[in-house]
Amino acid sequence: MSRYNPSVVEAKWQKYWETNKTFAAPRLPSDLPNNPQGKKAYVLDMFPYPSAQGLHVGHPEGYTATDIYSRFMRMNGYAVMHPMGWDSFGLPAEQHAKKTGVHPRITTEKNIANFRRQLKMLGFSYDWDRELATTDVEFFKWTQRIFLLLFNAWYDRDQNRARHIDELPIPDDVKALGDKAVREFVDDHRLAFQTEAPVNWCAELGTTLANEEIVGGVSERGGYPVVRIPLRQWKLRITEYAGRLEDDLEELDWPEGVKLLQKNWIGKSVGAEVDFFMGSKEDFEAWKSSRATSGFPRKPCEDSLRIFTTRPDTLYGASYMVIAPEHPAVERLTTPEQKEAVDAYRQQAATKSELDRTDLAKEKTGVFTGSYAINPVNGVAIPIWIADYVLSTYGTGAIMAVPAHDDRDFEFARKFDLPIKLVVAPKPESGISLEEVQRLETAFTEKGIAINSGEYDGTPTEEFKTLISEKLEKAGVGKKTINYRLRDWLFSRQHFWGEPFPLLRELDENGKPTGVVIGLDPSELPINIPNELVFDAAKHSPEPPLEHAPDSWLYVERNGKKYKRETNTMPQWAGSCWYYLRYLDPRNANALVDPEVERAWAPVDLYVGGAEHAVLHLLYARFWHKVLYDFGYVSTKEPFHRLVNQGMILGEMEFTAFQDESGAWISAKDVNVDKQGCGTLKSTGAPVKSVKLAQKDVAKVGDAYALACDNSISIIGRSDKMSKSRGNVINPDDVVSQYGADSLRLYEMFMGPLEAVKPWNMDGVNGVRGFLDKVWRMIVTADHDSDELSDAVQDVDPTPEQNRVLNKTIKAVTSDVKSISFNTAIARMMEFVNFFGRETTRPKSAMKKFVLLLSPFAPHIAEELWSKLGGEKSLAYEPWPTWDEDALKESAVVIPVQINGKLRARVEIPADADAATTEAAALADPKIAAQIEGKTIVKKIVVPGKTVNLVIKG
RNA sequence: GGCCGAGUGGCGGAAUGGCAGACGCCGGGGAUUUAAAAUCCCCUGUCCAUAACAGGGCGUGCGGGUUCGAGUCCCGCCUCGGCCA
Repeated sequence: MSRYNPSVVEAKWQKYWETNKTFAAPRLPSDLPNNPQGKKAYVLDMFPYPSAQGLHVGHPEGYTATDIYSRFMRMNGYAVMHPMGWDSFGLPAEQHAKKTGVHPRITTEKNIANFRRQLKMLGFSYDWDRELATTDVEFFKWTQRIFLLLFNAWYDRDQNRARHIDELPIPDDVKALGDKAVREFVDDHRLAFQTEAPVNWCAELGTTLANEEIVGGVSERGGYPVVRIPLRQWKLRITEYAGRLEDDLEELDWPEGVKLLQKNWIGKSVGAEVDFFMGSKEDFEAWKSSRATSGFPRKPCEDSLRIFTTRPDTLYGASYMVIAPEHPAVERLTTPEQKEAVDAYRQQAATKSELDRTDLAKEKTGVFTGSYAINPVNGVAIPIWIADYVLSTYGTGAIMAVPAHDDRDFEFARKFDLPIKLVVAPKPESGISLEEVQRLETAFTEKGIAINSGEYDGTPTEEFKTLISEKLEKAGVGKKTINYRLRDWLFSRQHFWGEPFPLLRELDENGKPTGVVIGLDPSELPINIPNELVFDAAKHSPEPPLEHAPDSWLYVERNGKKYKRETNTMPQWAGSCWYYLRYLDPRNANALVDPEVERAWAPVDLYVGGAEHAVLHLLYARFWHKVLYDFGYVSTKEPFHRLVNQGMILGEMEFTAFQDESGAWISAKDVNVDKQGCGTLKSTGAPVKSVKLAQKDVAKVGDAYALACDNSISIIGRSDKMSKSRGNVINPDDVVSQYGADSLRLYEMFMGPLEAVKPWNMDGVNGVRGFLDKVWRMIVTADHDSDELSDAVQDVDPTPEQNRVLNKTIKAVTSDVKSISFNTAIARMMEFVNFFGRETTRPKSAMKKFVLLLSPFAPHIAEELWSKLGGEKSLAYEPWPTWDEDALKESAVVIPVQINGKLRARVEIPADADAATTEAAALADPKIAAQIEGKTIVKKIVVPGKTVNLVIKG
């Protein structure tokens, strides 16, 4: 087999690695031979959801990148942790179960087997002994354990860390109210707590939906109606960690864009909570004086309405108030005359998604409650409205409306003809005149100077905010508050294919929940999903499917009391929040991870995955990590030190032209194309036929594409996301069988920068396969029947030029791999092969070093060539080649000579020439001499070894 | 609407403020071959110019600016993509 045959070579080395456990990571980094100081690299991929479709070409992109880095680090003497596993809870398996009755575990395991086969086929250097799946009972036993930790924790804001719930101080006034009050107080402080939260219930689909699964008020799938209904749910108090989650971003080596995204998501805003008294003017003074002595209550009282504002400086401009339709005070506030209108409005609001409600462009809606509240700063009573542009989940679910200085309030006030009072004037230096603002054509939302604000007139916005917050606090009617856009994390799902909560709900003698919830003892874990569940597609209520679990699972008796298990399950995020820790110690039965092991390997040094996880997964995992940190389970503040997002791989470039019914060509600019790729004529709306064109039938005219035969007909040329419906999906199995795994790996890395979005091009795969063929021929004889080294490969010293090329390549590839610039590293190796392929003698030592450089990228062919060059075992732990800086030096360099910044000549000078020599050489060049003839040289810029620029005049 | 990112040949892309287009694909020409595949060699931004050699102009989305010198830095704009609203 003289020709390079990937199917033979790749199978051979995959088997070798597996049998020899070549890539098994040691328990501790220092267990690796010759690594006493315990140098380590934890290189992690975001683990995949094992879908029924199998791997797509986007998966191996990130996986190849981490594999190259892992192999590189191993060769540099580092102990490398490079594991893989499965994020295997997920809705598709559950839906499949409903349709077919097959238990999701069976489907899931089948899918995992297929993913594993595909990944092994690509030759990644994972330590497969550490493989795990979030659906493994032994894994989610620890997920449940971490939930218990959250359940049994509260956040101490003074110490700024989570503590055990037993250490929660109970205020005397709570104690005085008895056991039930104490219990409620405690439950109210747990990091995992129960609440009524709205879910998006779709009766037709028999399931609750995530916000992004709803488009325009109906389900994305099927277009069925969706209503928001309140349901008892579990939430995690991630908001307590908002400050730390924001602050600790600073120390991370993450793309700035991702950090910013997280920051915006956390959305810190500083403002104030203010109570507006809801009662008669006569009682207002009494209320005020009682507040002045009692202070600002921890929880809002019934006699007042608590709002949050980021602009307490505009309090004097509040002309009405708005509460969210779901606000608990709605019933209380609505007067009998308004009840009908309010009820109708609330019902209507329930069908709208948050997106529809908060969109600025949407027409504002609302209804008056009939009640008034009194502004604490000036005693003015203002009407309370209900409107869906206020969300119950942000702030206190109620606002004071200052239409003069807020866009949404302004629109609302205009629509319902509510007063607009100006209380901020633009600063003189802003360039905006007061008159302009007074015209009240739009809201003035910038900072400025207070007007119409009593004693505060003339105070700048920032100063005013501080002053008024302090004053409100002193008066017991308000408080400076930091609010976050981030909300507490809705942590329960109404699915059966998820981790059951390790909780029991106490029942009374009638079998009704008493409200008492207790956590299981860790020794009782894991709580498995019942095997004998009936999967029923028809579901008529949003209740969790586990409600229909067998009684033997559902009911528990303990100390003579009856309990029912919690039937919600955890979301898919749960397992991915901590899986990176379990890889370090995957079979530990006594701890989620051995502390010694954790200290030695943590944190993850390089984490690679899709940008779609830039916010949620990474934020949730950081949150759990910080909880674990507070309780001493992990030693680092942050889980993932360096993060890289790989860009999406799009389908092949496609050219689409359009024809009408008669077959006449229509310009693409006259056609509207919808998401599915169907076109209609812009003028008449008549459907048009789209035709795929070959590249040779296309011409580029200016920036656009057109028919080659008629340039006046524009066409569309673009790459789209790969999708089944477009039929442009590339299957890695096909690529591997046609070109080999090394070619697939190499191509995906050669396409462009890892982070970039790039279109697939099968010709490109063929191109890198050509490179590997060339590599093979550079080392192995071209003789068809022989398996020997090429005659050109000899045990000789390299010539100075060969040595220079070799060292240059080593240097470039090394620095490119470190900076994850794999595309240019491959280009440098191609140059090496182009050069050495032409050499009639190719020193064996140079060939060996080259094979080592290639090995992280194309490990199978590299191993094979290594053994042909005399290697006796895998090259995986061979030392990475080093370069000799002296060998890189060239005796002469060619530098450009410019006149007035334009390139006019090139001159050859000694590499170490000084400025004077360089200048002399430039001036001596005949072309330069001719150009400066009779002119004055005004200025000479000489950069030795780089360039000469002569500025001339006349 | 806000924020982030990106615009460089026919295509993917390369370029610490110093020779724009490395490397690869596509395309063209040649060698080899009975022929083809494979392989090897050469050309390949664009316009002007030339019998040819040589030569010259223009050129990194658009308009300005900084600089001896800008794809790269600054200001304004356009288009595309992503995220959020």
